[in-house]
Amino acid sequence: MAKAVSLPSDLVVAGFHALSDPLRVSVVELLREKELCVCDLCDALNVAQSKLSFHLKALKEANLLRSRQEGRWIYYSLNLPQFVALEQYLSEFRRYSPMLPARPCSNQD
Amino acid sequence: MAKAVSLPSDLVVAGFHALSDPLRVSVVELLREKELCVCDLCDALNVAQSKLSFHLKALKEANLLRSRQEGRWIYYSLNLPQFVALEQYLSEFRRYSPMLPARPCSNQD
DNA sequence: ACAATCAATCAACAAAAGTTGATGATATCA
DNA sequence: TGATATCATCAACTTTTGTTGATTGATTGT
Repeated sequence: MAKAVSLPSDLVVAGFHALSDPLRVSVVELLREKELCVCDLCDALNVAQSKLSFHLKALKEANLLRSRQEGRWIYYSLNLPQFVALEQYLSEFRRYSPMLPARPCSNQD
Repeated sequence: MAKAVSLPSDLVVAGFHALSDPLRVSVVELLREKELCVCDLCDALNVAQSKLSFHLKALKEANLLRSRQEGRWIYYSLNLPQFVALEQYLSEFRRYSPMLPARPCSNQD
């Protein structure tokens, strides 16, 4: 039989790391609405371009962001399948673990 | 109208941070099966007790672990609701973002 | 009370991550 | 071609995180 516990890939760990910084989380929150170029993000977050570049790299290496070039702008957007991958990794804890999480029971009086 | 984007709580960011280290991930993988005391974890992971204590603290402060004392042992176990909280934070990216993740289409020829 | 076990904490150190300002690369426009 | 704008990269530095070995506190058994 197959092993029950799926070890997380490096990408999953890198994804959690990428989401462990408030500024990077702010970036993905902004990108939820629409894709943005680096200078848009700089303005919105009021941080230096070099600093942002550093954090965008972390997010991109974790496969959470995509980028495309248009003229001299580089637009960043969410790579949703990787968010789903992280979500699914977490969901397995619910599936196989003995304890169930507290659930709001709509049948309760 | 309510704001569409829910900013993650500090606990969520702390949770991602806690899961951003391979050793800490190994700990939660082990605890999926059953609760374990520190010395069990030390043996299983072959790391110094002091080192493990450091990482257990990070996981516990992120509310991902619970602990209870029994005699001179301290048993750690998963706090599943917090895993669910992280999962739900990630799931909102799917809900509100314009792009949908690639899905296997069963209607396709 | 004493010795032994388990685990948290501490201080000193090592390693990794983040910041800053400058430079370099590429694309656009005049 | 030359000037400008956007963004990545780099080196030097600061801050945070992780490691190690020792100590401390608490619990158990003798």
